Amino acid sequence: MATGRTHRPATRSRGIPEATVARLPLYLRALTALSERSVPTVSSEELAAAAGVNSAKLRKDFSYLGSYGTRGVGYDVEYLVYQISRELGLTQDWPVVIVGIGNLGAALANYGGFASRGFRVAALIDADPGMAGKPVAGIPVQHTDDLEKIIQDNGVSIGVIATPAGAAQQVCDRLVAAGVTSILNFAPTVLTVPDGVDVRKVDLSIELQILAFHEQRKAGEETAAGDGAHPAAARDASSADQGPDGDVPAVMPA
Amino acid sequence: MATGRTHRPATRSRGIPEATVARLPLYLRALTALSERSVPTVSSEELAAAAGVNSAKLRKDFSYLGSYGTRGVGYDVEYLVYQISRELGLTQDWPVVIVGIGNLGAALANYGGFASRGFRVAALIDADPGMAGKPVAGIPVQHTDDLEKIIQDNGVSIGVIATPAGAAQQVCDRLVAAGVTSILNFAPTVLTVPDGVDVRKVDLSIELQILAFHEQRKAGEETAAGDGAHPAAARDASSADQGPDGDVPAVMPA
DNA sequence: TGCTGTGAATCGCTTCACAGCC
DNA sequence: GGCTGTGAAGCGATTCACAGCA
Repeated sequence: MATGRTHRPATRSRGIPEATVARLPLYLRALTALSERSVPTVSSEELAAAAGVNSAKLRKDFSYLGSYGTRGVGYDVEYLVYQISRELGLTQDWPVVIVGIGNLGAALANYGGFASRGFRVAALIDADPGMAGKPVAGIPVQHTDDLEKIIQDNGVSIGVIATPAGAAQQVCDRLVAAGVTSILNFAPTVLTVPDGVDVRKVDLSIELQILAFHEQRKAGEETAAGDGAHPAAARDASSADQGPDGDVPAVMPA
Repeated sequence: MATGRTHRPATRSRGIPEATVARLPLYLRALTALSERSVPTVSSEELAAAAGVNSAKLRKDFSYLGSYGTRGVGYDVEYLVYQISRELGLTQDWPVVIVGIGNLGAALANYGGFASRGFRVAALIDADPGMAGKPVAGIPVQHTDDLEKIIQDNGVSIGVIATPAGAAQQVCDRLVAAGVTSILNFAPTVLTVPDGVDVRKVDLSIELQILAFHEQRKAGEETAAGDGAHPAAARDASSADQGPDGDVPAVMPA
């Protein structure tokens, strides 16, 4: 795509596999829950179940971080929480701006999962002058005109785009020009960014379409393989692959 | 996890690779945009750029669907839109329920990307009696008590969970018992479901944590490799791999 | 004995490179 | 000549299976 560049010659050195990085937040979440229940240690088997992956994968993942477990015993919960947090860079404070305060932007502003992980919503930005000053989640919305100043004054390096698709690229360009180097994009568009800027996207309609694909297939097999209609029974409780895990995540370091 | 089951022996037969399925919605989006601009044909190179992938991957993906292109020319836009829609099961109507009408649930209810792709929000469900009857996105919210009846009356097979983490598993169990076989989970929990039920998850805070990981690494390299601070320049416009394609996640503008 | 840590085998996806067709 | 379709090579991630240590 775009430039010919050998594509990712760097980022590989001395590194944790991208697939592993994508799972660390999952482990962290499970560990945090155990920590709150004051569980002191956990085995790879138990933790894997809580995180929804298999234990071999979990052990391999942890092996990239170092040897934090004790053979015959398991992992110390608190210690692991700390190590993973550090590895993910969550021991520091990350000021974040959210651009586009519609329904979704407001939902994100109100989302509790940020603060608890070191992310701080430094500002909310919207293009509608009518929104300016209105508080959302206790934070007054500011106008797009001040975007650059806001980014710089707050030392923001992570931006969240929750604007309509049409405005996304322009907002993205301004964020990047102002110094943002990581973008979480909720707008259904492919963003073009310079080297060195990471973009991750979240697109709900894509997830639904993937579900529809499998759903359709199920319906087909049902008629073909003559199986009863509604399951309802079959409590085999196999916590199936949860979403995009296996799916290679894909960020890109740039 | 859970049962030992050989883990997904099925789902594999006669199939399009999962990674390909996850990209089809991306191609569809790009093709729809071209269609709206009345572009009649497109080359793999052009379409790949619009979708944010490389052309070899795109051609390989399409090869799993069949041979829909013309050598020396490219792909017929309208025809491809149809073929991909059919493959994804979007030529039929998918009634969907959203459970948990907080900020996020409301944002999802208002999301326009559903209707345009064959998804129809059949009902909004919330546990708060105070919400009952209140219209959100023009649809009156119904109480959780009626969940089973709503699912059955509307023939719903896809459910979206946007409740707090604590309520998610219970809601999931009820959805599944009522006949739902595909679940899109926004709650930060691992859901356990019987065989035959698909779960995909979207967790915003996970995406942010992955960005933080790379952001932290950049900061480290900066000091180490003595590179200037803010980029701002370097317009190398390499539309890097956009997020969880192979992987995963998801959503919407608002 | 029990559970971690990890080489080796395997699997699936991506990329290459070019034959085949318009 | 140009662009698709695809075998084959390459590569990263997953899984296996067991050695190593508490």
